[in-house]
Amino acid sequence: MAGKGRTRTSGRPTLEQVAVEANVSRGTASRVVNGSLEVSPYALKAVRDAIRKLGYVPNHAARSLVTQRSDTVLLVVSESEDRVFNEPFFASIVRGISQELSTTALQLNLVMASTARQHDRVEQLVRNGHVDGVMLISLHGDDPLPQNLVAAGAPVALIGRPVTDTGDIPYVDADNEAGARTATEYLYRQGRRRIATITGPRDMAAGLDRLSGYRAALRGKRGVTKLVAQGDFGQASGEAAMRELLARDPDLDAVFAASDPMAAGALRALWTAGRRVPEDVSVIGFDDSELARNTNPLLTSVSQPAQQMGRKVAELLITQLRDQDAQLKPVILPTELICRESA
Amino acid sequence: MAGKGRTRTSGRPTLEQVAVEANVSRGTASRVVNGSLEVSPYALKAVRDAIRKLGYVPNHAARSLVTQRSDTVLLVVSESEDRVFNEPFFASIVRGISQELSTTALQLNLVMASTARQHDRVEQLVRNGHVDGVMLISLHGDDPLPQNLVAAGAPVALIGRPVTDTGDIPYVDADNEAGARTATEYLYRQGRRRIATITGPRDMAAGLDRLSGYRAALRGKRGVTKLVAQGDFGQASGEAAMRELLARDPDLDAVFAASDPMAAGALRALWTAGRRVPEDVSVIGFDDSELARNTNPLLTSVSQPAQQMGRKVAELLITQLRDQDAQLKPVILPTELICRESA
DNA sequence: AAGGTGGATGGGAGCGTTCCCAAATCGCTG
DNA sequence: CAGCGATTTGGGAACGCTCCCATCCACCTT
Repeated sequence: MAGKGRTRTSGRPTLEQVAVEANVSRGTASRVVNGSLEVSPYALKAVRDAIRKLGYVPNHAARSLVTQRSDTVLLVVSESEDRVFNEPFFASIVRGISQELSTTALQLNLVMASTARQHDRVEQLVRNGHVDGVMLISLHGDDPLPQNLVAAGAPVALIGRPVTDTGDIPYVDADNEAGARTATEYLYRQGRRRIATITGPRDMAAGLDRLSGYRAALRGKRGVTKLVAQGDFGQASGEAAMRELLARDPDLDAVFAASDPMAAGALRALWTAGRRVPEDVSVIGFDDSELARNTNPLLTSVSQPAQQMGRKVAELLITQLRDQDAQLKPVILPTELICRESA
Repeated sequence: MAGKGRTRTSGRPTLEQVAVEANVSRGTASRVVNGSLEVSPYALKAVRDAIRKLGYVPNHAARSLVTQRSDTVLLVVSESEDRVFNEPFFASIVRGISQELSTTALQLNLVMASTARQHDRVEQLVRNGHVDGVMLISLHGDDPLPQNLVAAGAPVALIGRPVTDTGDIPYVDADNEAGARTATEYLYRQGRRRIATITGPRDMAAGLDRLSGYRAALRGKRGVTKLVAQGDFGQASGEAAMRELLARDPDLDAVFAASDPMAAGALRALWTAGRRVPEDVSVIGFDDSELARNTNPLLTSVSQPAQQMGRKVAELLITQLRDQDAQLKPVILPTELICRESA
């Protein structure tokens, strides 16, 4: 475990050296570094010059030892459900978080945690003060982790509305319901009257919300045939669901799929069944993923503002970090229907 | 910046308390924690019991203050080129890294760094000892960052062969050349004789290597018509390139595209031009991305072992961390041709 | 029985900060 | 010109750990 060549005197300048250079005391130098106001303009300048000259940067470990803060936040990815969080989504979320964090001195730590053992590790990280706050993405159903973390005293922010009630834990999510409603209404306004939907898993908020958006859009509309088939967000399930729908109603003329992969699967099943898209059947997906830009025909899809979601979740966390008992409300971001060729 | 309720006496047990509980000295307790052998079995047990009883966990900050190590490694994503690193790829890399890291006490820090300013920040992170080593993914052409980091004294490992020579910096990459060769040979063995390729950007190793793999496969083969069109890994460029190829040789019967999005673009252009895939024209992509599983027809593609690449790059870094001047060679991992419907 | 040997142990020093209290300095006011 | 409050400063203490050296003790050798 021990490195061999241990250098006690690392080349890095210390606050003490800055103080000497600036002809002030360590205390004053510290005050300048931390932006305290009670420093004379003269000392302020002297210290600043010394810092620049020496290239001083605070030692994180030393600071954290005394402040009991780590200035690090954690992003936990429960990978068990990563199939939901496709491609650009994950990367964009991370990008958004990074962006927001770069306005602060906070560092971003990343862990993948699917197993219970890994969840314990996360809890330890928090209890041991290795991280000041936690963001969680792609939570599994009724995962107790967020609650536990809160109990351990850490600020927590979620990406994606949790299915079970988590009390006061703030989260950000796209407006799944409105997105689904808009998509479905779009189909209706195109004159489609036999509109089916392929849903996501029943134990995920995104799946449920998109289904209720579909229902809301068609509620009270006369002369509309509704059809619901169950999927799991994956392409295979979309293809199967589409076949089933076609069997149940050969004349259906539109499908709203709760995910792009399922929409791609549906596209495939429709093609196999000899249906033309969008002439015979309109198809709309959800996520506006890379996939949507590569199907044939190109997929019309509901876009989620992933990067902004990343920024917001970081913001939620930072706010809590600054004010322990800030009361935060969930942030729901608007979606947008991106019209391409399939509807 | 200051938190309000500063608790000097955090509830967390210290090594001192463990020592008291175990009736030994702080030194002995430390030896046990760090796995030193010079501890009597009796003391060993006592300390271990005390640790368990108190739930002791070493304070990272304190340790790193004295050891001058941070026990943290950094993953830098130069997002400027993230279009190359699609979806499952990035996530799988991270997963692989996490996996490998979980066998050690190392933490994973993540930063997105595209701008020069962000690159400077990364350098600072290293110089200030915030991180012990760095992994870089999706490097831009002749980015000097890796060299600078090495100069700053940090172990570095790369994902993806850098275009310009970086001296002794180890990297992991998929065997792009062999993958392209295999794909092209597969087309040849199917009886195709007018085989085109759509290349990636000329300033990226992956693009160049895949092109030379294509060339190698066809070298010396009689009666084969070769056609090369330039792309940039993106779907639009693939579609355009395919149209161009079709114009240059209406009779071509196979295409190897250096990326899946370009293959998807090609598929689209072929469909528009009334060609059937794979009957008239065979198409093979590269990456075996999510996309390949969702096109119509399903895309035959060369798969990269992304997760294993993640593990390997972490391993390269860890080895260097343990032995400052370990001489490491690049790790080239095999690719695999995944046959689906398009060829 | 004295001396030697080596493994196990105790505890001081120091890592680079922040925090806090006491001291110094300054400028007014009466 | 003494006195006083406000502002600024200095430096000790502490954060929790690892490293290292001195000490101790048990056991062996001659």
